[in-house]
Amino acid sequence: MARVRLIDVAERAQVSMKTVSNVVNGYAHVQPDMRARVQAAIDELGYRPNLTARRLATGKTGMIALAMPEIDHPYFGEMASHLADIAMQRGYRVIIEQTLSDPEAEKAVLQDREAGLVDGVIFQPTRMATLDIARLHDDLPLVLLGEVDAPVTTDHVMIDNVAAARDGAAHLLALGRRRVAFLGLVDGDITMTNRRRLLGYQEALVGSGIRPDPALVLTTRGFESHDAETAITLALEGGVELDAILCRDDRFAAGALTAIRARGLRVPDDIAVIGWDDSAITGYTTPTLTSIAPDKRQLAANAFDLLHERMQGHHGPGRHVIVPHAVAVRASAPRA
Amino acid sequence: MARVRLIDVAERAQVSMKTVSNVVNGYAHVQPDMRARVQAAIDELGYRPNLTARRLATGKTGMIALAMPEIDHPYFGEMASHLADIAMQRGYRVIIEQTLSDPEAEKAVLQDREAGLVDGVIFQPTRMATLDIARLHDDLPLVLLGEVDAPVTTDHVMIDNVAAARDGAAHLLALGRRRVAFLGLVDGDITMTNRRRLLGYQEALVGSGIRPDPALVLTTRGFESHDAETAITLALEGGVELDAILCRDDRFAAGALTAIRARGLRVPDDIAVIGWDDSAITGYTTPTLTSIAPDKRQLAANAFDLLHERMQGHHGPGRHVIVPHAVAVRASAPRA
DNA sequence: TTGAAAGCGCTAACAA
DNA sequence: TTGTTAGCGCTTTCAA
Repeated sequence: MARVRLIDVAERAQVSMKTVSNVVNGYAHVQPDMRARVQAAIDELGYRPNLTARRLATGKTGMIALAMPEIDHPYFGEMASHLADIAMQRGYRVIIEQTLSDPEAEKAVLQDREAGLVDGVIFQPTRMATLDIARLHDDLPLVLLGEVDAPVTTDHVMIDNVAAARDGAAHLLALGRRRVAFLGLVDGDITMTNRRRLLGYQEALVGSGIRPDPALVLTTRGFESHDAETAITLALEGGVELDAILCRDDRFAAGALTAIRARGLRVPDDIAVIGWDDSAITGYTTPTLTSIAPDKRQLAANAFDLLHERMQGHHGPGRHVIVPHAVAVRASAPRA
Repeated sequence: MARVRLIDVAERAQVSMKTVSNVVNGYAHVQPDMRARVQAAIDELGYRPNLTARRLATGKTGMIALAMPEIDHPYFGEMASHLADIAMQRGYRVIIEQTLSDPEAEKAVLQDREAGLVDGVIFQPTRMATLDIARLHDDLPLVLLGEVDAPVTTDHVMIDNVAAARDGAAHLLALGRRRVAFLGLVDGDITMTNRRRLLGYQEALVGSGIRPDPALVLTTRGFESHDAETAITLALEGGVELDAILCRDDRFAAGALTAIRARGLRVPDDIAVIGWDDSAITGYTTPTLTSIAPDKRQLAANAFDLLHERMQGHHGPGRHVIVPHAVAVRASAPRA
């Protein structure tokens, strides 16, 4: 069952390849009867264009890469889902790249385009530094996700992490909490994102006339839920007094809930908890989790739009787009 | 900055394209000095092969599609993660297709290959019937995931759902439970998977001398966590007596936990709960969730292997591979 | 072992 | 409006 080619259709319809191509690509100026004849041949033969050949001829692959630390994470899963959806509607396919936060993998991502694999890349870096990105970036259409310290030349979509953290902390303060902890720093992880969230957290405290207490800035050993659990357990056992926790993501918040309950304390009565990402996790915990909610759909849509413009040949300095966020209020930190 | 092509390297190294190609592809019989000369030219010019051109020439894309209902689901996310990992190691890229359980989208999946997009497809169907799959299947290398009523001609990887459900129910019975509910049927959803799980559930009951009570086979309105919550709430309010629940997935189990707690009952003391998938959700709930654990890594590895053989030209009848499962015991249904 | 040249299937100038 | 033809960059016979 040899594949049907464009030229086979042309022969069958007694026309040139060009005409068939015009019909296939929906070119406007084709005589109706001609079009009908070609279409008939296409249908009879069951012709489907070979995308690889088209790509080689046009230089466009019709694919974009989505590179992120782990696809198996509620936040990234949601982002991937939105992006796959949006890209598909616009006629693009998405290939996934899981970097697992490995610096080598992150570098490899930026070289895919060179290999002619994809037309552009949407990338959430965790390990790569600004300079490396700028160096490897070249003329590859690229949009960065998340609050990285992005090169000025690169497009970039994020939420306002300072404001979001401020809003989260303010929500806790509005509940009358005065010993608000920030659970977000991971040993050896000094990302821009965290620095900005910490800043927002502090701003909120100061704004309420509270002096930030370094003992309330909690550090974990790793990125897993149980690392957060351990951190909270240690803090509680260590006599750190706290009545609220703002967490770097929902997984951490879930871990915090577990630790708090293990101490026989109640959420939110004794300690209110806010997560981050507004992922599906918020519905699985007890109590349900109040969470900082980035507008993920917007994030994905804006990232795609920026990338699309670049792929269309847009040049110019990097654009930085801020997407709205909200505090999704649930039981772990109810409305005041 | 025009791209460096094979021919540029050839000129630079004063050899033919063939020789450069041999070096690039690691062909054995190349004189060492020749190889060195070519390699030098490659490095100097920073040559990278154009994958699209290679594909057109070889007819292989080096990509596989992974098609599943939703990438944003803990189980599928994990599967995607494993598969991306395995495929990458074997030199393949994965493109994701989200069908959202839409019949049209499922059909489209099987036609990607025709378009020369991918060399093969790993597909977890939910809507498509055996016959449709067989019809569209053609000679497309295809491996099915999950216990579908697969065409005999198609490869297929799954766990033994009858045995897994039996094991889950048996675990609950071993805890002394006698009113074990099955929360798995969704209105209008009559998948093979569920039928087989229901069968295993009944076998376990009968094996313990218990007569299955139809009132304990619970139906939900949809696939979300809150649908499960509603179902359990209704059952409890309706006076259905139960002391254990076997759920179709962890999300349902999470919903069940919520409903049980809302009634003021305790897990596992009053009602033990078992989920399915052994996803990350199991760690976020209170109490943590005992769950049927398919060997997801094996599932992915076997699926890839079967697909790889097909892509290498293997023909022959469909192979059905059973992958091990276990009961991952946690607090919601502890060991007896 | 290496070279020359013919495709792979399509698009896009350029002609007609 | 439609036809002709030269690429796109690589692999792969077939010769040398």
